Amino acid sequence: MTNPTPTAPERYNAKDAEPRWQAAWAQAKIFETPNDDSRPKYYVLEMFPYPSGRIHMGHVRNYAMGDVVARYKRARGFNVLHPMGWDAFGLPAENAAMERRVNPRDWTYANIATMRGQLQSMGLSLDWSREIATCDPAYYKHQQRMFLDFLEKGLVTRRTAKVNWDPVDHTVLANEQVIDGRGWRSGALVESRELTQWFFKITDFAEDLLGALDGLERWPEKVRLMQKNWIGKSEGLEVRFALTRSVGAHDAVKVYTTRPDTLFGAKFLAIAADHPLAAALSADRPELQTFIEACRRIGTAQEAIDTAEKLGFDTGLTVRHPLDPAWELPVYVANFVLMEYGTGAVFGCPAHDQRDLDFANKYGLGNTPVVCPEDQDPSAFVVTDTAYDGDGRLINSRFLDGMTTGEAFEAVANRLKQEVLAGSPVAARKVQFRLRDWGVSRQRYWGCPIPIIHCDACGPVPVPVADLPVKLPEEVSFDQPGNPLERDHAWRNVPCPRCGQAARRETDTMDTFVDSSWYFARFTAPWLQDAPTDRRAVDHWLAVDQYIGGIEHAILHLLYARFFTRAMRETGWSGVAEPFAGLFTQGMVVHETYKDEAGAWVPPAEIRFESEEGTRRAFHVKTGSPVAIGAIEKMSKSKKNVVDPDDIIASYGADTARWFMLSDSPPERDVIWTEEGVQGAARFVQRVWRLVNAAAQAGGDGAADLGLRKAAHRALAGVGDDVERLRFNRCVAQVYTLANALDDALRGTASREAATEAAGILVQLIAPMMPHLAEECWQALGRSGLVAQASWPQVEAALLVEDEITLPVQINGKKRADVTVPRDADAKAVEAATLALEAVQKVLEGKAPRKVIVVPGRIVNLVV
RNA sequence: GCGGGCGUGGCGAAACGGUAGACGCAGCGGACUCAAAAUCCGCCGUAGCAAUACGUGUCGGUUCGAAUCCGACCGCCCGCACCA
Repeated sequence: MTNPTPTAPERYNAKDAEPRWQAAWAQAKIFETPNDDSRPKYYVLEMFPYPSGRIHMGHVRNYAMGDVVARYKRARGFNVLHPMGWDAFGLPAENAAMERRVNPRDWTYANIATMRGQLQSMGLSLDWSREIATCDPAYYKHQQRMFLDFLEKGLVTRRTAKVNWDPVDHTVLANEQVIDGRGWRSGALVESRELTQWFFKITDFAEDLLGALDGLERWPEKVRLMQKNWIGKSEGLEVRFALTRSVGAHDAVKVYTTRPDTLFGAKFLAIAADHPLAAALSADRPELQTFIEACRRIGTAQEAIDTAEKLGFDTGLTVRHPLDPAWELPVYVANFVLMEYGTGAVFGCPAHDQRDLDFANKYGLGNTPVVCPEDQDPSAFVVTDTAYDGDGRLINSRFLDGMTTGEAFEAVANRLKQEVLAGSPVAARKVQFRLRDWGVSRQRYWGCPIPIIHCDACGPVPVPVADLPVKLPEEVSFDQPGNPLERDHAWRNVPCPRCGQAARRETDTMDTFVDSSWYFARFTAPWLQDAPTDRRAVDHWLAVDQYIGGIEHAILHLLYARFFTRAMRETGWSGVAEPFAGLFTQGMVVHETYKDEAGAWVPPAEIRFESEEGTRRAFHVKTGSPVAIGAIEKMSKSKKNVVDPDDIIASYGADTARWFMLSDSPPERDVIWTEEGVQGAARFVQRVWRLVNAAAQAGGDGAADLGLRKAAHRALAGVGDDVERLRFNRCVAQVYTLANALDDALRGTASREAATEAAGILVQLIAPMMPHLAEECWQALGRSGLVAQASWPQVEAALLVEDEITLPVQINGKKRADVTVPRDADAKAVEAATLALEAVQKVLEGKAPRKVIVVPGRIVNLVV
């Protein structure tokens, strides 16, 4: 008996169903997470958005992934924390204020309202009761409190420093925010300025931040490596070179080197233009002053650095070689020496450092090779244009000759440790980091005010905790460039909290990366009014089990957050060091670009396609004129290759958008948004709906049941495994496979019992990805309650194993036949069955194979 | 320059060292329809009527067996970049 052709069910109507189920979830409050719950905790977090105006497809992809994990873990019996908030301070609000004469706060909150609505239309299983916005005084109040705590603990300092100045945004940028010499947001060439700034002492944690990377096993190797390189640890020696005549208070120059083994190859000493000794020398030497100015002008602009010639100024000074007082070396001021790294001075070893070689060749200083590669003849080894910076054996180096570079390093370090110059050892071992302290002062209005009052008598004085928050003034005007806080005298002029005299508020606000450095901790108890965190809550929920976001934060946000969490531990606000136990960096959403005949970008919505002889051609919808199909690139307003999530949700529904975002590419790779792909996803939504309804009416004799049940449980096991590993594209493929199996079974002989069981599993498998459709199907199957609250089905292990297995048979590594044997057949039995095969006998021609390899459950290979 | 990653059909991609191309998209042929959409059936790496041969950037190696491991090269992508 076969199943009757099912009466066609109505089409699934996402527009009707999605808001209905969103309301049902909200009403049941099933995504609101209690802190006191006996179930094991699971904290899944996606990087919170900046409220720029509207969500984009990148958000859809990011939040769809997080939602799959959240819903899956909930079904698996975890108490899941899945919150959402707004990274709400930042420059675009001020730019909008300037362009449109709106208040940054009003602009930001209007955007939040819009974007909250958009996220809600996606059907995300978020706990909206924990929503936070970083621009809310109820949030930044605690950030100010922690700033003061950090200050007291010595984790914050104020000092003048050469900083990166963004001339377009009129603000300072941290090193991490300068990309290719340009501001990360404005794209302007960054200038160098000397300013007094507040710094977080991230370098205090350099060793710990580096060492702990090894423990972050569920982070991408790539991100760990990037952070490792950014922290940039090196181990070397700090060596003092005695000046042959003192200059003011200077009687020696301190040099940092990782290659003390090459010390006998030294030809000169070079100091940075900003080195105090250079300043002392330049006092009565105008030509040196001119040279120093020229070095500063090259400054930090990257293009200049790339092409800049090595330039030096011979000071006429000399220093004594630390291993031979009779040996004198000239001292140069050189444009390639950085004041910010090491001691701001280097010894030049031209033979083994390319920069030193370029410099020495230019100024005729010569070179003496002191390290010979193992495969070269020491007596013939010379260096001309290319320095040798590898390992080898020491030559031309007196007592070091014949040693390896490693041995020579140790020998020099030990010798110089014993030598004394002006009462202290000539050299000491020194660990040096590339990482600099985090400058957090920003000369902007729309940020968290730094809670400090400057008093002429008392200096910078912390605002008393009882006076927090230091709120931003409500009324601001942006009719002049610069920071409006500086012009707001009513806000700015306050009495000193210590002496009561007239004083002024700090007008700099904090870098917005501070705001995002602890929001994940705030989510654990966002209702607290008197403290940033509740220790029980924060220690319970942290670390975040799965954090998902873009790779662009590999260094900036992810390093700052790791620092901040450590600083919070130092000040008692957290008991953990690492904020994110598992990290996943998802790829971008990319799209084809289109240009009309005039060379203007055309948005996808205005394109119509035609297929001619297999080639796809694009035309403008309105004008009908041809449009050139360009490169596939990240969706961006400038290239107009943007698809608005609202439009997609309106025409296809959120489930279709989510399904497509998860289906095509591996999640860490870029996904290409295509109209065909979305339509494919939409077709599958309808197909699931038809299948489930057909299953509910099935009435076959059950001949197909076993196969169907096996397919269902295979998919169940596979999808579970793939969600755990965030391989969403494979989850999708497994669901398709099950849908195909259910389709086949329904066509013939599946019983209603087996069909509805398989359909039920199908529905639960899609529920994390297409939650609204799943609810509608769940109801159609007559199941009670919400699928969002249903437990993940149990895999019946017996259904995953076959009684008989078919193994491929290879002869000399080429597949020639198949052999079917019982599942538990031993190697001998498999061999016998294989040799009995007709195809095998034909090849063997009566001879015995030279070797038989049986890999149980896998393959048989005969060597003849 | 330094560090890392990736090269598989027309496309997105699968593949514990074990049958390369699962699954989807596009395409082609057919059914249903007056027609279209939707849906359904079939085909779909290359060559060949077929048996079969050849195929995972190129060349070599290890192995009974390599997309996968090793070496060299080519190409693309990402990060850092005068860090001593």
